[in-house]
Amino acid sequence: MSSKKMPTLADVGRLAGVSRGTVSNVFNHPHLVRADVRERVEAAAKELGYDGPDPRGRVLHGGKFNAIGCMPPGDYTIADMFRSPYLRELMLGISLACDEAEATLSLIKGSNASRTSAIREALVDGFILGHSADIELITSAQRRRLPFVILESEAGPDVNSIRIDGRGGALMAARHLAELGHRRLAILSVRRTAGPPIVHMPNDPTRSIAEGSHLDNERLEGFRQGLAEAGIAIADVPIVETTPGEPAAGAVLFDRFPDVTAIMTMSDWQAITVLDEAVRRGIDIPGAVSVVGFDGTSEGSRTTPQLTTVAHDIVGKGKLAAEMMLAGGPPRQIVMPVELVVRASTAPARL
Amino acid sequence: MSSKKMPTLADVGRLAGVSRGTVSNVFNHPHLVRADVRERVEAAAKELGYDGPDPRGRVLHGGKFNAIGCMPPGDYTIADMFRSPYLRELMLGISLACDEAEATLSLIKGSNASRTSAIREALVDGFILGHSADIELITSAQRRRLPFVILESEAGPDVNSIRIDGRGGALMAARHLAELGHRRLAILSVRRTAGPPIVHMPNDPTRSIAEGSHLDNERLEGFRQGLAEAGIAIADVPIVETTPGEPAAGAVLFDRFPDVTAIMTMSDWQAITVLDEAVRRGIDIPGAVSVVGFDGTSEGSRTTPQLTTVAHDIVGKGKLAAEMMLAGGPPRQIVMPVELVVRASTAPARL
DNA sequence: AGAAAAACTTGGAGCGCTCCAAAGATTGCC
DNA sequence: GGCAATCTTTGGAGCGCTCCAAGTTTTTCT
Repeated sequence: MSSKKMPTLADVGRLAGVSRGTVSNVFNHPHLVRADVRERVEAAAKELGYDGPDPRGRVLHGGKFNAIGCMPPGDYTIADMFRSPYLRELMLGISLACDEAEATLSLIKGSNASRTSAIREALVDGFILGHSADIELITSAQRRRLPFVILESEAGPDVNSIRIDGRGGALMAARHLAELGHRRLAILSVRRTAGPPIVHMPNDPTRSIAEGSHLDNERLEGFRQGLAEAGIAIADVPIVETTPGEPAAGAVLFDRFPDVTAIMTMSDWQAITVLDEAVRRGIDIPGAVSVVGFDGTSEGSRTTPQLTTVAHDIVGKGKLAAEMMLAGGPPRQIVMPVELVVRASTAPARL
Repeated sequence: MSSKKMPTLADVGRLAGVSRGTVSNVFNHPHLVRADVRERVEAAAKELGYDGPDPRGRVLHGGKFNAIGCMPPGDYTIADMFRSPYLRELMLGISLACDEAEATLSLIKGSNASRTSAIREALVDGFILGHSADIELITSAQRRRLPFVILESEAGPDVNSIRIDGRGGALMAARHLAELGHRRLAILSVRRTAGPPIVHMPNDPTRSIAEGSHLDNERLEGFRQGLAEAGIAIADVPIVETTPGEPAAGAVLFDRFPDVTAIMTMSDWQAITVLDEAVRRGIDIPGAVSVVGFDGTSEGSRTTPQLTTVAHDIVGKGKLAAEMMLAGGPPRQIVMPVELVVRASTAPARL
């Protein structure tokens, strides 16, 4: 653990009596160095404890980083990438592509203030950006001229993007519940800023719920349409917004709206929270209340009861995103299909 | 998307009529540039589409990467870090520390051939290395003079390391089952190389099971001792080795050793696999067979039946590892306690 | 043996940036 | 107004490496 400076290519060259260039070749293109010279250089390197070219120099020269960067969306943290069922599966997909390409996966979260500067400074060859419609972020990524892919966000035709048909999915969920006879519903939406749950009472003329991200608005629109088909005005439906992992979501819903018979959510994570709270209170799901998730995470298939949800291939989406980014090529916009998976958390409405 | 070269500090300086140094200051130490000059420089930067210093140059100069590297152990992939219940919680702990320190988390997996060269080339300020006793890897990390922490591995006093008391945990598991009256047991161990399950028959004089990593051997030793206390020779106990996620583990056990009444495993992941197979076959757990996991992942508390397991604070371990790495300081070796959490997957032995 | 061909080495020219000592400009004060 | 003190700006010196054109040595062939 001496704090002596690390030896450099030049030091090794000096000891072995060859030039920097030759030492560099020994490590990077050994075939074009004569065997005896190569051995001499390797011996010198070993003697100095030189273990190969410093990556900083290599990278400065203009090389690739061989890494792809991932920034969690909105207020999510890096920890959430291992904690949120959705992000976890998404990351699994991305990492499958990384494993194949033998690329490093860098999880980056700038200081809240400046995600743009985090993008500017990241040592990666490209980005996958979560649902963060933030135009500034996109601009920043474009400035660096690095390839990137935007997930679940409005993005122009000059940008790679992948999203699911959120409106269609929400529509299916609402129709499903309407067909089961539910008339008193609640929506559990996502609060995109930190803070406690926000409750939007029905028939509150001042309520403004369209402040979420594109992602959320699109789903709300699907719910609205599905409800409208059944003759229900979304203005009559209570909407609660909670941050994604918020454990109190279920409590707020059951406390404030005890006569609701069905809850539509924006994510499986939220739906599972509701299920947990129902168990705690002895509320029968789906006997008393039906719950629909969103995303189709594998967690949702392991709950009791198993979750009815609007599913899509999250792993496949992540993998595709990483592959698109790694492949380069002209920008593409992809919309992935969703599917209503009816399992055991929904049932005909009680009276 | 023009392919024109990116502008540099010097280009901006030229346009603004100031030196490189001043432009650098505008971006890094704005307080020591006069306001009007700063504005001129910022205008020039905007005009050229210069978005701040290229990280490569910065880093070459000797700066930090502000990133910590994590390499999955053995044959695990980056994808496993999002897939294995154990690794996932470990990574969660590590990422909590990264979020706090606003550091990037780089998941690195060199080509199988050369994890050492991946270490050599990683753009990080330090490493957390999983249970990979690989002395070569440690040497390689030491060569780079970067701080690092080794998890679950034999490591000398000059290296940071954190491990759990695996022997003690295995001992508790074995005693627990012995107290429940189990006499016909099987061990589900970990195969550290790719490939199908390996079955070690009881009383096979040629069998050699001590080829695993230190981690595995230590646990086996605990099992051995616990069994010995109950008068059972480990040589009489079948041992099956499977790769961590191998779904066939349960099938092999139930097919080959139908009269076993208890199964001790090396991880919750494996134990859950066994539970799944039992459901598939209609085998009653714990009525017919008791199963003990290892690790104490949160998955284990959500299975049906809930898993009895040797638990430790995985998240805390990861967080501590990252903090140790980030803090620097003299090397420490930490052994974390384990605890037998008795839940519903173990019961008195049937006759 | 001698010339041409092949194999191998060399060292200069950056890559883009930060630091720093020193030069230059400005301000404050009597 | 003059001088010291303070504030700004400058440009050289690397950081460690890779590429490449040019030079040198070795091999091959007649």
